[in-house]
Amino acid sequence: MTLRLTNSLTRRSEAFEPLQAGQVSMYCCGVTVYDLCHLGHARSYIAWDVLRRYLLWSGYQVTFVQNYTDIDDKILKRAAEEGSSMEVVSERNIDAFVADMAALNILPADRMPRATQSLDAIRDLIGELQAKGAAYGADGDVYFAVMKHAGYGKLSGRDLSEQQQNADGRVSGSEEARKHHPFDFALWKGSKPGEPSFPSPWGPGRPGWHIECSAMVRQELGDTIDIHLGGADLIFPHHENEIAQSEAATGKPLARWWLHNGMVNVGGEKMSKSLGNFTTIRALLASGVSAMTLRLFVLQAHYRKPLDFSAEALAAAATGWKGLNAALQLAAQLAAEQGASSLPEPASELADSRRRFVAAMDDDLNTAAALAVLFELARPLRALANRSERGDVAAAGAALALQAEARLLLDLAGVLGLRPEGASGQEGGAGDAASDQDITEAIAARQAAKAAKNYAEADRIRANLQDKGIELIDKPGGLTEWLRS
RNA sequence: GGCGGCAUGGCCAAGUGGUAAGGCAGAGGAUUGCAAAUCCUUUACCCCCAGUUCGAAUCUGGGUGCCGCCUCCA
Repeated sequence: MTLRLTNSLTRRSEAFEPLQAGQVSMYCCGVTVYDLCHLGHARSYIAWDVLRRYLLWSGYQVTFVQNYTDIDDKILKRAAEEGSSMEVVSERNIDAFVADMAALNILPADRMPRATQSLDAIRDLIGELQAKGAAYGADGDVYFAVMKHAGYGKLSGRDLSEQQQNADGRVSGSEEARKHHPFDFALWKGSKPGEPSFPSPWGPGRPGWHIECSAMVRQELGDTIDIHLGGADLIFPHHENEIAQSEAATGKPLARWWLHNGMVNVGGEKMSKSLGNFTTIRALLASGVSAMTLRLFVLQAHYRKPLDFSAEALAAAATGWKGLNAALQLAAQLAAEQGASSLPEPASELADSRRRFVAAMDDDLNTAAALAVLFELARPLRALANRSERGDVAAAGAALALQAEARLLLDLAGVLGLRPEGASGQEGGAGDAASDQDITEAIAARQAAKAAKNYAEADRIRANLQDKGIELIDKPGGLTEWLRS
């Protein structure tokens, strides 16, 4: 098998091969911790989580580094607004980030460096760039000179000479006046009164946005890494600048593969903080959308394409997950019942499913096609659940036959980070909700009414419970299950 | 204006040369006192035009529409 990934650098799909056999180094641009993460972040990090899980599943040793940007204008602005400090805002949002990622079953990165804790590496890198003539100082700021770096624009397809004229109209303000070229960007920003600052050879100040990633990648993973990840909106200027800085300093390629995920759209427009059309991860989870529904929703589209977010699409994913989850739960049960030693050899049909799953994932992480394999594997399991529920005596034998299938389904689902979710995932919530005892009693009353063929009364009880958000499910044999909807 | 991407059934979405995965919704059936839930079955010729080819959703050219980036942004 050969994993092929679309490399933004070449705009082509290329067979993936790490620099060191069997070992993959990955860096993912993290969040600026001034606020909570929204669905757009979730989409991005779920996609890369799946890449990571797939590499691990394929036998690679993976080192995954993701940074926190904890020095930034927006963090300072937020701190000023709430009368706290940069540290308070950052800590709070880092905690929230960790919790949100865990809720979505995204594996934590191996290392998560912070800009504020990487200042030595940042200052060293800036010094190195200046010594090589790639950067220049101006009134306490330090800028990167894009014209001095051959190859600037190679990732985003920009042409400096052309852009020069294009940007002329925007060159204004004191910062712009200090730049030699409109695309030059700050490596170090001299501090303004009242702002937190850090000492440096160029005076007190703080690092620019792009330099921190270059410094952290180098410190944590070396001069050249295998895969660099991020949202498509980071291609320019962030990743372009990162490449320029790192490669000007080391003379080596920063990353061999650049992968970018498509945006989450709302009503055809990009979901973003500035447009205000975002939905936070925790708001979604709090509204009753399960974490796995969110994962399924995200993975049903290819990671590079835009993904439209709507209540309808999410509801469709929720229903889809419900079915897949039922199969996974049964699969977990079957897998637990039988010892692994007594496993029959996987049938050729299963080998084919596995092959198709791998082929889909190898094709630039085609998770939508991979999910189709999961749904197909799930179907016989769902049918089995239905049969045994109806007291089909042959179902027991069928369960044995489906054991290998169950294990395969669980295994492949795990690659996508999908795991069975318990029915108790829903919170009881509201205080006026009926107690379990009330419900049980009502169901008993309804059973009595049914036995007496008093269906009007039985239906009345059912409707009454439904008003309280309790759904009844009559099972064969006169049993009635219920769940809060 | 520059760079990049997308257009597949009612909706979401795979498929990049041989007569269209999967999910949701819909329809029919099983089950049910009736429902709900569940299971089974089932529904498309791929934005338009012109080419290449024995053959194209899939390649080429043109058109139309939409989106992203060019300022902070996953």
